[in-house]
Amino acid sequence: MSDAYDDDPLSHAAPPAASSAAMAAAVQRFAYLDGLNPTQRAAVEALDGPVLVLAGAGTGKTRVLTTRLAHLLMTRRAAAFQILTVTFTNKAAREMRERVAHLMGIEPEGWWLGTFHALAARILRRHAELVGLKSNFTILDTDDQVRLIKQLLEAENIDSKKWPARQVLGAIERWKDRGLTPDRLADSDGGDVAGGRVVAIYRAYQDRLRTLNACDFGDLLLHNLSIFQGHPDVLAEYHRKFRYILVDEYQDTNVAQYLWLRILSQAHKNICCVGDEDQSIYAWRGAEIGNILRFETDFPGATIVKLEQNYRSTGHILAAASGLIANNQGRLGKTLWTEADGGEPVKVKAVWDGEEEARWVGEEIEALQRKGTPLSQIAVLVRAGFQTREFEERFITLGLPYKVLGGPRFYERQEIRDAMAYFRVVNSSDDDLAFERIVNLPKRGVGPAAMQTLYTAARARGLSLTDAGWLLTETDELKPKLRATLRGLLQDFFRWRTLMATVPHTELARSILDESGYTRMWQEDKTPEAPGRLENLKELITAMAEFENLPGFLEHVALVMENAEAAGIEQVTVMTLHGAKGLEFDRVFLPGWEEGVFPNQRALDETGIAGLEEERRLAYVGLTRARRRAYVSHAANRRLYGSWVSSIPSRFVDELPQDNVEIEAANGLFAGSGGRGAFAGGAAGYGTGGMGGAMGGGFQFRGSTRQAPAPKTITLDQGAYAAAPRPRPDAPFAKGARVFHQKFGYGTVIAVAEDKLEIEFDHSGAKKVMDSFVVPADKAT
DNA sequence: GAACAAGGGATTTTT
DNA sequence: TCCCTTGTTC
Repeated sequence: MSDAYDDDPLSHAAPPAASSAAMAAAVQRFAYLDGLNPTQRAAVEALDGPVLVLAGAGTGKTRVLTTRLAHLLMTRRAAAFQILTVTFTNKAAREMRERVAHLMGIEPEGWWLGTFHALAARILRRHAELVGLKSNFTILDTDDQVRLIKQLLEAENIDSKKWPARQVLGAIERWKDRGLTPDRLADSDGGDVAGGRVVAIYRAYQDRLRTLNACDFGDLLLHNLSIFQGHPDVLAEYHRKFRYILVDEYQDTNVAQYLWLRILSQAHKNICCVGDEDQSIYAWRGAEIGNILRFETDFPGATIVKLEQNYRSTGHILAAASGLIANNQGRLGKTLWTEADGGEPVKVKAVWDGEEEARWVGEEIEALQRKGTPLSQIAVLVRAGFQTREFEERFITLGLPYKVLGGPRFYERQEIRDAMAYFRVVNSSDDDLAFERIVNLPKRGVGPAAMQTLYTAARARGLSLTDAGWLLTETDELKPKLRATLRGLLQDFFRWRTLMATVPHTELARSILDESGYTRMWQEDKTPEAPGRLENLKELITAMAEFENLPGFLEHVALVMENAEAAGIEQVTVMTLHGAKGLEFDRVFLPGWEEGVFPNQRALDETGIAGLEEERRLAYVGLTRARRRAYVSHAANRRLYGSWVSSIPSRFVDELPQDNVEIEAANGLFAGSGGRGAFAGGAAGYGTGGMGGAMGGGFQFRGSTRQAPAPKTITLDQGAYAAAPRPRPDAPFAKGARVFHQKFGYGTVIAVAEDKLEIEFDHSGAKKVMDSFVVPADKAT
């Protein structure tokens, strides 16, 4: 075969279609097509030209993708190495690999299946010199990026308080997402970020990356683009090679990724993108929902297939989710339907505060558990990470097994990054960022002053820190003792580097960590975390064994960075809505549906309508995770950043069609649907200015302009109110004191029993109330 | 260079 | 409220 990549080490395998008898049989019958519904089948069989598969939640998207891949191979339209298959996550790539292998009975070898970044890295390694890099370039992690930006900000004398490195980096990354390299920007495009000098910082950042022989994630794509654009011969090779392109989660692509796909698909135009505009939830990370909305314009003559039959959820769940998402404008529009029963309506629960919410969720889960629902089929999906805490606390109290997904990942841990930095310096002596991370770790006496000397020497001569270090061991710029330390360290690195060729990499890694004193540093550390860190280091070495060599491992870590999943354990899953995309559970709890929390106030402030629509899509994603029932809850009061805030139910609660919800309000509380507001009228009780919050140690509500329905009498033993907010007035109320209650207004204390008061309210008579629910009358607003 | 105080900020995070 | 970064002091 005269394929451009016959030399591709991964392409040597004979085209798989020739090699298996099982497959030959499958080709004859195309048995794998049998179980598809007509639209799925259409999506699979539309092999030529641009195709957009709009795959609603739970409509068998992955099945279509994998079957389509198998079909391409089985019909011999293309060999595995002629198909480019792009996913966003490594997990998705792995799943697809496994499922196709399963369908076909063998693992197709040599195919290009992976994440955008992994594939782009693979291409870039081959042509690195075309963009001024060496093929062993380093891929920076976020830590490195931030440190680098920080240095540049300091060099430019930009106040890092006013312009945090993270924010500056964010601006640069958004540009990269949009394919904007510094030469395409005017200085004024940066607005006032970093004192109006972001573009200069961006330019300096790119320069630094090149001298460091490094690139960040965005660069992987951008360098690909500039190679394709600047070297038609190279592009032509890939055009010849990739006859078919498949893309998963197309709604999440950014502009750079779109350009990359467009340029690669130019020749054959056989590009099939699968996605769902209603599940686009990463605009804040540069995803461009416009890519999917504009597909027909971008790829003229495109076939559009809509997958609308849902195999996951009940009718009520689908109707609720559909009703909600119908409020969005920016849609292509799909109507999900199901053959399944209506099932149970979405339960909407109004509670007093966050604590009660957690308690309620706990009770519901225990009830489900008693009825035989496995805990692994239950999830609590929150908008933001901090919301997991109250559930954790509650579940611990109940002894309910749970796991919080999405914490810090293995490869993001400090000790792992340190160890990786050692390996990186060994792998590439140009890697200054890694070098500076560990040069003084463990403490070697190479402090800021010594580093300054090193930087100066390096910059003056255009050398890496390693080379500059060697130079300084020859001069007397450093004190003799330091000079010896530095020489020793550099010699170690040199030695390790030499050993790379001969010693197995796991063994080498162990020696590096031991001989550098890094292991000892943690052994001598007395903090409680130290043993765990040592464990992690061991695990790191174990993980390395699966790779051929050190560079291979480094690449994996840079691109994959993922946690192994603890599978099959009977526990409730607690995670963010973002983390839940692509997953499904029988029962899904969606707490915190309050204005300000969800939709998140900041999203609204920063991106207005677009932000609101993305929040709504997030709600849609949440609901459609549920197979059998979804449970939405909102609290009237929530403790946010230490102060109490009263809030009104999320507009999303109101947007759920009444026919598909079942409202359950705690006594005296007002549930969202069918009317607005629990306590506060009008003003959203969160975020932007003007918040009352806690006052005088008591519990402060905002005045309400609209009355909630007539409250039922509240008695002390009523469950709904046992969730009394914690902060208590400093001094107990005395008999005769004038007080104000959020709902009952002004009144006079007529009896006191510890924290329980009996109050004669001016307008609503005598009631028993917890003292934390009232404030002194003169403190009321 | 370590230990501590003070201040500011606090969504979401596939790679 | 709480955590992380920064600055101060010995």
